[in-house]
Amino acid sequence: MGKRTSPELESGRNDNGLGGNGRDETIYRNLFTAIVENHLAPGTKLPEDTLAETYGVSRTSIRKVLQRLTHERLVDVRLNRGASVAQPSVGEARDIFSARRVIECGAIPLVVSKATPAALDGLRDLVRRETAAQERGDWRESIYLSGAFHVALIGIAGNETLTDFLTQLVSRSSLAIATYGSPQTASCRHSEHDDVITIIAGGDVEGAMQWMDRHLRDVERTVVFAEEEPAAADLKKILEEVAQRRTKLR
Amino acid sequence: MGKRTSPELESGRNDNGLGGNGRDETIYRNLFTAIVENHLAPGTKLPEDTLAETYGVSRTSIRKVLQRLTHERLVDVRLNRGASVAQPSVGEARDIFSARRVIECGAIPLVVSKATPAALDGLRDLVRRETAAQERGDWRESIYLSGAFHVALIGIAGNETLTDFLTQLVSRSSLAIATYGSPQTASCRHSEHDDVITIIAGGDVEGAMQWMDRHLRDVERTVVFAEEEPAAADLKKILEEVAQRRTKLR
DNA sequence: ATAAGTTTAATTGTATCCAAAACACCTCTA
DNA sequence: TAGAGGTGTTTTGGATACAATTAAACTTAT
Repeated sequence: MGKRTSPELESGRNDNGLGGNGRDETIYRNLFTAIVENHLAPGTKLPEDTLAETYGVSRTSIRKVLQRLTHERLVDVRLNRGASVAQPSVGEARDIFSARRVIECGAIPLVVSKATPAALDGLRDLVRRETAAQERGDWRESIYLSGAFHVALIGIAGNETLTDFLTQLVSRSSLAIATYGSPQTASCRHSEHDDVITIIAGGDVEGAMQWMDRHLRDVERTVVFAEEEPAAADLKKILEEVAQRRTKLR
Repeated sequence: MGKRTSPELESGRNDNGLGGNGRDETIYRNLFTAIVENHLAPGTKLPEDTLAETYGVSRTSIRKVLQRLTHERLVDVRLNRGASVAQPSVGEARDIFSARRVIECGAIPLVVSKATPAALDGLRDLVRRETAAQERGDWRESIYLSGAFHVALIGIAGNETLTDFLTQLVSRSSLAIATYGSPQTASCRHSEHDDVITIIAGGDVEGAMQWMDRHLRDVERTVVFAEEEPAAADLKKILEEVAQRRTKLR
């Protein structure tokens, strides 16, 4: 697995609020990364026994981690049927990007007012690493850093609650991308990200908000044009399609 | 406990995403209500045994509920020290209201564009019940309905994700109010809520956003002027104060 | 051979059990 | 008398055991 030296993303606070004593924190991060970086495809079942063996702990700990991921909407749990990697519906995917527009645009005034040179340098560094990853074709790292950039940008506002919300939205965006988008189109193209740093550095609130709105709409557009159910509503529809084919053939 | 016929508030989806099989869902709601309506003061310890006996289940189920409430930031859990009702710091309280301004103002355009007469009638009904509760001095119901109004308003946007976020923020606002505010000032005064319905019905996006921003700043102002730590940082400070008193006295 | 019904296996939900940590009380000492 | 140290109790963290539910395999009858 990619050894990640700087966890810019990953669930808000690492001193996690529940009784995570380090071990299940590790398990959580492993699963989180596996899901968000699309090592586990949406819909993949996550049996408690398997995970328990994998990490050498009892199901108890696994269930705790699974519950956390469920709360973050990265896994779905149905009664007596266990957990699986979440498959955002088209509607959910839209909601996620809509919510991102609300939060990321709405936080821009705070960000601009609190943007220090040091903070902007941190952003620039992320962009540098993002373009580097992009040039060497490491799309996984590229997507990761793209998300990390958005989180870090809002992080400048200094509002932990908002940052947590956005972190969750960015993770879920990755899931939506994995479910509907083509991998290469997914990461924000040509490091547009540099542009917004300039705009923010110039103190142009209105411009930054417009940039962000357009940027997020661009990303969404490359992703959700699949329009209809991913693999669900299968049987009936498939059978009907088959029926039509056969009538055509004869 | 108040028999509540219409659960407008309460954690996003009632068909909860985790394995809640009805029984622990009930436990969750009871605890949720007890915390949000301030039957349990912030800081109150929540021992697992006690809760288990109270609800006639094993600690296992209690821990699940407690974890959920922890994720929603309504309880704090410290390693090996158990759970207690969360005490938002002043900084957190500010962040909560700041986040509410971002989300509730940012969602206004969506709300206005999707506002149907039926939806507005639903809002009016909530206001009616809120003023009724206020007039009969039922401040608990009044606060509840005030929060429910804000959630229902954003709910018109039809974005479940945003609604979930706001639901959490409103619950945490109640905790902040319980921690810092005086009860009667807490509920939004004189049913201002009616005003925004009119503005929205008129299609005035800009006006509605300004109203919401001012409204939330008003609510925040009546609450967080305590400025400094609630009861924390006790020992040292208290001892120092006592020391000063004694030097004055002699 | 297919479809329904029944039995078997696998997986989750819940309770109980044990170990470790925190807390309270009590004693002993300076 | 105040403080340090130690013992016992309470409470939490985690694993295991058992019950309940679902999914799968197999049988049987049409």
